[in-house]
Amino acid sequence: MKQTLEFLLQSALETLKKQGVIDPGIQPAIHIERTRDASHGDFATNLALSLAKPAKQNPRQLAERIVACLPVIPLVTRVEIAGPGFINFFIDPASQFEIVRHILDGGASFGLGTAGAGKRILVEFVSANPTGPLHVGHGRGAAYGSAVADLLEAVGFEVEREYYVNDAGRQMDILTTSIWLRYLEICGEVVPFPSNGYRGEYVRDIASNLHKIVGNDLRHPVELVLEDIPADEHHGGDKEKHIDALIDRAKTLLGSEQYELVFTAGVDEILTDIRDDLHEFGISYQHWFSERSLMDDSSIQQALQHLDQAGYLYQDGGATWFASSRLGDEKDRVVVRDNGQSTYFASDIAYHMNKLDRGFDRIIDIWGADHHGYIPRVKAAIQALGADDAKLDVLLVQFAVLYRGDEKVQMSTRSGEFVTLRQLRNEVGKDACRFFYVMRKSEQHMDFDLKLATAKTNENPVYYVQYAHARICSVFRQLDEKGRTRNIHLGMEGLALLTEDHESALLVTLSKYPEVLEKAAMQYEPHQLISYLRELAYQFHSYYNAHPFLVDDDTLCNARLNLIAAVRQVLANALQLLNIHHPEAM
RNA sequence: GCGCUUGUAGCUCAGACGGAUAGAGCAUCGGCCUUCUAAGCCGAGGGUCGCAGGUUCGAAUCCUGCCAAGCGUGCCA
Repeated sequence: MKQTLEFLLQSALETLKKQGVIDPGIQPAIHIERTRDASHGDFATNLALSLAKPAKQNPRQLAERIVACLPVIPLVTRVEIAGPGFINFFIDPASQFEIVRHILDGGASFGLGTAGAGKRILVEFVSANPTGPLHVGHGRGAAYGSAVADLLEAVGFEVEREYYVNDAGRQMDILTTSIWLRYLEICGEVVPFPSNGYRGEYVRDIASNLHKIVGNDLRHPVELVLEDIPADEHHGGDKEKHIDALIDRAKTLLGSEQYELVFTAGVDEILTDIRDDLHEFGISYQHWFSERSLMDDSSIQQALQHLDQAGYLYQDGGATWFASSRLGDEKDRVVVRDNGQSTYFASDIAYHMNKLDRGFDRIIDIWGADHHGYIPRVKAAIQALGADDAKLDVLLVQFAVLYRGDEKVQMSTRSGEFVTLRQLRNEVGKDACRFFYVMRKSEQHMDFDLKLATAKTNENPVYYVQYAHARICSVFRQLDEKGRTRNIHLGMEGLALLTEDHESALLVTLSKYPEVLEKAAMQYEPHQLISYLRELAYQFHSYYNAHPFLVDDDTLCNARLNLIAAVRQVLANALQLLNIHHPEAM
């Protein structure tokens, strides 16, 4: 419909250019919007207003000239000029009924688009460090990321979902050491636990499982473990120095093979847990990309070599620096520390080079908003590697701030005191989780009151939408119980009888679905789809209360049944897309 | 200090490449179940769009300054 109108306007512009009314060099973007108020017709454009200045003409007069040149087609019954120069289009109401047929013919594929044109797109999301179970903050990234990926797929992109596993670096060493210390406890050693270690219960579980397999093989007397270790924070020392020394001690006492054993026990168990967790949340990845693999296959060296050849690396203070400030970053960044170890950033450069090498048309990274300062340096790296940094879109997700009633819930993976995604799912259910998480714009700060979310009250908007679907199913069950049969064909013939206000409104809303889907996908904003669902559900509930469907007039009855069947189909399609159930009964 | 993000109804939030009278849910108040599920519907109240300027036919939206909140500002990841 919009395309048709755009075509008409384009054609009018051409005519005006030929007539010399408008300078042929002017190429205005044509914006067509749905009107908010029915008195303004069905669609409107501000073309005359935006064209007024470059064409040096009065907007209303210009609008009149445009309208005069518009080709006449039966679909458009009336064109009006309103306000300062809006052009309003009135569409033949008969054409609105067609949407019901489209939807019922299209079924589960109704609404799917082609805007992605088969382009390949990589969506990396969650990518939480494998140092503990996912918490509710990760949950938002998970829900948002998978919704974005699913939306993009729905509009024709070829999507790959990826989880970047940070299985290298200091945090992993802290985890490994924490496990080992808990293991020593199980062996009977009395070990003071470092304040900077991972204190979660899951660390004990991993240690316990490890002990079952290796027995006391990894045991060392605590005196030896703690010998000459600098004091921990609560003994007046530095917690970082303390834990680093413990890590070194673990590596020395265990040797690389045994240390690796503890490390693997930890990563494997935690990753398995994360994988299961996400799977139960309805998310599955095509790739789990290991940071370690970048070290093992010398990808990092290669990436750094590229940067070096491009002239972006230099030495200073024993470290190797990437001159990212030359490419828009605030300052230069270290890629190889003076101790010879490459930084996390170096891994990320190699990782993004790998992403680019895989030939995606577009790359999406979804990060926690606390990483926003990281964007310029990654973009700089992409440029330095000779690629187009516009290929990368970094989407930020604000962590949800948890409340229990009025009390803010403090969270930290290290302290082990946090609400896990699994707990949240168990308490409020997958559907409500999903719905709540993507209901809000991703970069918006979000207050998540556990008390409210875990209270299974009717305030929950997900029920409202699901209920609309269940209600429609119920109507069809009633039809059966009354011994009547549905005649789809008769209903199609009777669509013109759907002239009530509620019906017209529903027809318009239904026809918007593909547009909404496309916009939500292209703007990476699943919350737009949620808003749409709420609107559609509202219009249905309102219709339900205003008019009976199972009326005596068979034609009208079947026309209405076709309409609500179309509503049900769109509700189901959108909910399915968001990985939320569409129950037949509630 | 500097940078990024945010500030819209009592609460939680939509609306932002400038567009017509700024919307929704919750909460509050008043109605609607002998009739397809009341997890619903109908109606009412509720706003200096953080503040102050500027740009123009028109600003919640763009620009400048200020105020407030969150985050960032590591040879951590």
